[in-house]
Amino acid sequence: MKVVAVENFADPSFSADLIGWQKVHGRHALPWQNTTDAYLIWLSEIMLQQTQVSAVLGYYARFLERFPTLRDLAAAPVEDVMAQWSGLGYYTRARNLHKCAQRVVAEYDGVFPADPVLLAELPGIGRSTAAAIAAFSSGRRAAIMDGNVKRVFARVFGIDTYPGEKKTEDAMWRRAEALLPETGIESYTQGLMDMGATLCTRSSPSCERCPMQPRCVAFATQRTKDLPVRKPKKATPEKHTVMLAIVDNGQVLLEQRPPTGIWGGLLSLPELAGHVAAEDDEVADADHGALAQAVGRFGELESYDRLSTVTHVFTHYKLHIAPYQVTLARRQAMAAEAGYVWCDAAKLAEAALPAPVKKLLLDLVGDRREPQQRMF
DNA sequence: AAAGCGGGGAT
DNA sequence: ATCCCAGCTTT
Repeated sequence: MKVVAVENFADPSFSADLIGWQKVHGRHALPWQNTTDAYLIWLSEIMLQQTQVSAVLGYYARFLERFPTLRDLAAAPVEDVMAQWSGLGYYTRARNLHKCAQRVVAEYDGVFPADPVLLAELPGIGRSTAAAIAAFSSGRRAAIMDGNVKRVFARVFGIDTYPGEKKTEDAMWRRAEALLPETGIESYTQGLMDMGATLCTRSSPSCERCPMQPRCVAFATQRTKDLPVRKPKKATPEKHTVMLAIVDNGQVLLEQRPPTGIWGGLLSLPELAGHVAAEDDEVADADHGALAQAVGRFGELESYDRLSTVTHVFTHYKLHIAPYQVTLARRQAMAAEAGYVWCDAAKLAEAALPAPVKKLLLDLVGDRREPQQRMF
């Protein structure tokens, strides 16, 4: 006989404590509270997606002046809606808002459905927003799950897996369903939002005022700073290249880079094409033949010397540069428009070079500028 | 400058 | 059904 472990997320004291706190310390006078008008609630919930209360207040009032009812909104040209939204950001919200208004008029005779499942089928309304609208407008028991709730849950219950991971998020949804109160869904839902926004903030939460403190795993173990766990940063890819510092007669050969892409429009060193590099921060030695061939168009190879690898960190990857100092027996004449230029070593410091390349070259030839006057 | 964010769209 | 993005804010 197979025995399955059953998660037991239910805990009536959780909602009781939260509702008790909300009634005393929560927010009760926001413009979209103290109403069951789904239009007013829906509008606020859409505006509040990814946007703070303080930013929403002015827009909310002006929007309702221009579109007092759902039918006004549905009948308006979308340009008027966009104009009212202008400055709030995330403009697909406004387009969806308009679409949604038209669908509610067409499909529900202008009355939002009470069922969160039906609400979530409308444009711009997902599972969490649907639950909030249903709870506030119809008293329906439905769970919300936004960034605030995830943070509160992660801390109170000590959830130490990444909430962006599907397994973790699914478990949080199940927990949210299990914790719903039998009565008082409005205060409970508002309390969850208010706690996350005013107490259980991302940085420096106010644990001393928190009704969940006695049951909070993060507080007990002093991990509020570490929960919820941050997005695991993926290892930055590593790239390798061989650069040729061809030095001849006190000059270094520089190559004009293409206008777009990495180091767009800057000068840099010629690179050894098609060189596949070795592992990690080491670049395999370039073979003599490949070097001689690459250098051939600039002159006759006399000698070369492998310099130590330079690693440069970009936002999106690490670049390991294996530089070779190359000397020529004879310089080849080049067309001026070829995209190459011989630069006097003394002028390298002023050249439009990427920082790591400039440093590499200055280390190589020595900074030949006049020394700056020392202040001390 | 990197992470966070609800929903939508793509796969 | 699942992954990833667009667009903007916060840390």
